Amino acid sequence: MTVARQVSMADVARRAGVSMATASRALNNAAGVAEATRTRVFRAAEELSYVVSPEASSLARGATQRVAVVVPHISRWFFAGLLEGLEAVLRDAGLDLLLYHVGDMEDRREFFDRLPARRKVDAVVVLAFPVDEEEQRRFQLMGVDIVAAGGQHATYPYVCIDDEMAGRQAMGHLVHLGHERIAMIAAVDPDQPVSLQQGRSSAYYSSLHDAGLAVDDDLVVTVNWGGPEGALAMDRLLGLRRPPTAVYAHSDEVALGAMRSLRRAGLSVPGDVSVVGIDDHPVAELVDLTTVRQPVEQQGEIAGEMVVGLLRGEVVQRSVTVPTQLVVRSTTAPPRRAGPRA
Amino acid sequence: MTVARQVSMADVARRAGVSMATASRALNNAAGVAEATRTRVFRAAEELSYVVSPEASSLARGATQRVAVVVPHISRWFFAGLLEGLEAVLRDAGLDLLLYHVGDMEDRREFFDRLPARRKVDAVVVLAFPVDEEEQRRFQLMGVDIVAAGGQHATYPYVCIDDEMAGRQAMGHLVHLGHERIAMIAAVDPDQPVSLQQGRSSAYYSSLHDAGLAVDDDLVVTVNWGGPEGALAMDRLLGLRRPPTAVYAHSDEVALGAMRSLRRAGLSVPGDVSVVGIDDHPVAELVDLTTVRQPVEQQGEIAGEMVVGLLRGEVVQRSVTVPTQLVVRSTTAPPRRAGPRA
DNA sequence: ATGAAAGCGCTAACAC
DNA sequence: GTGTTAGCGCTTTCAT
Repeated sequence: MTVARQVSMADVARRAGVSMATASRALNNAAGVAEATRTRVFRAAEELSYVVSPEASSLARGATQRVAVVVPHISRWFFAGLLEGLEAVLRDAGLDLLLYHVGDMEDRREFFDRLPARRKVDAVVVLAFPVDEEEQRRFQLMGVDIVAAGGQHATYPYVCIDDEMAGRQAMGHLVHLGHERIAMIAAVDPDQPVSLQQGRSSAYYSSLHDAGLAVDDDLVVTVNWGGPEGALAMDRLLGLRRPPTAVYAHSDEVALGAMRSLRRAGLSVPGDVSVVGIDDHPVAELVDLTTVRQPVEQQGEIAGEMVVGLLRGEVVQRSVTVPTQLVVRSTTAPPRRAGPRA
Repeated sequence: MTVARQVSMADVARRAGVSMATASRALNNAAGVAEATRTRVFRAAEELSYVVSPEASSLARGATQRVAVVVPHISRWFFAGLLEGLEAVLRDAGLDLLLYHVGDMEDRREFFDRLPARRKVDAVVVLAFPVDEEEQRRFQLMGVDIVAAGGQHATYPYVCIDDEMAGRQAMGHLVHLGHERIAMIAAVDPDQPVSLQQGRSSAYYSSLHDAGLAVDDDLVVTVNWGGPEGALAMDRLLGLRRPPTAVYAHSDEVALGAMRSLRRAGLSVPGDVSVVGIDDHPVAELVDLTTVRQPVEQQGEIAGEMVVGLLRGEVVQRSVTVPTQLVVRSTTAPPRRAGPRA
């Protein structure tokens, strides 16, 4: 077995008996090539298993046909889902996807400092993290299109859900069941600005307000994102003199952690306390968790379409918000002592 | 705000008062440049915020500094974890990562058909899927280095766990607890060849054999990979005249599904039946699932190191197997009617 | 130690 | 419809 020699377009042109220019035009399906010629060129290319050199092509053309994707977490379900949707549409559009993981603040500083994607891509999509002003200035240096997914953005086109709405769907469900002592476990990502969970938080307060329920500060605990952290938060809530009858968690992972604490404390869900999350993580279905579903892959796809549109020079929507939906399963029920309100 | 003009090496050379050749040598830290000159060039580059054009550089040099990663699933925890580990070491080595999702067989055919990575990368790493002979031939054509992660491979260097060993750790635990009617829920990935779960399956039979336990074909059910499928399998097992007292699931996700069926059937875990999985998926910790841990990110990292080594022309290990470890939590206990053996 | 010049493989004017 | 000819921005002999 031996490695095939790199076949160049010159070889193809020669074999097809045309000039390189014609070969190039034919291969690129450009106008102005006789059908017969085109066929001949394609056959020649086929026979030689010719593949363009993307480097040479990019160099000559000035576009890379690549897009960078910047993510704060790769293996967290939400981000992986966005990535999956994004990859699919980029691939269909013939664009390659360069992955950059920017985990903690240091990674992040370095990324914007060195701008490793510079000159390597035609566009970049940032997944679910806010880009501050200074960082925007750096991006500017790259001179490429930018789109954001999984969160709102003031400067770039973006796709996201309405977090406040999602939160209200979750809270509304709890309120509707008759709960009056509802706790919130708010989750923040230690390496990202706080803004992310703002919508989900304010939904708590506005829902309570709308229902005429008082806010009890003891009932809201803020932790870092993650299941184990959710468990810790629940432990704290369980230590209260008057524990909640329901808890609204900012995410399913957090909710799952809370459920573990409940289970370990010998409490039943939803008998003793109801739990609702947000996301509809695949696991939610397996633990029968009531939650609010957000379409994750779809958000990735839409972001992908935005990128593709931008690169084609089209005008794209400045933002699209995809709908969320309450999914009632078995972790929520009316509180013990009070029936559902009238 | 305006986009910076693309600065070329010619600009740098001019500003430093040297020829392009020297500028190139200096910037690449090549030998044969006076220290003073080098400094001058670097400063010029700095002042102009010069960044090489990777296209031009690759074209001239013949290497892309990019590696392709081919994955069958992006958002499944295992793959995302591998990806995360891989990305980290590639990034440290200054290599860019091109992501290709090859989901079903059709994607796959198309991938190998079009060989999108051809001429675009210096190496490719295939995550957890077997590459058949024809596909190997195509890879060969690309003339790039290849490494596999998350599964054994006959042809390429690879990193993986010992699936049989992992299975035996799980089964051994059940046997040790005194279980005699142990079921297995085997999971296959519909779009991947069967080989993947062979180790985990044969562990079942060999463990049973070693323990002097008889095989009851009714106790093994094979389903597609996934939580809901695991639930279905459990339903079937529950319908048996003599249901199992323990179940060994090929993965945590499947185990989780099984637990749902158990819960819905009003059975308690581990009171009525014990459940053990494999993987130590992050969720396992949250549901207190007993399982066998495999280091996922680490496998990705090792694969990354293999790639880097290969590209440096070093000789790399043909394979590395990372250890797995039983993690006992709360879904396993001795069977009801029999105490732990002697 | 440095410079001149020839490519790397392709695309895009511009002629014909 | 097809061919000629410049580059695209860099690396690398080969001279000097």
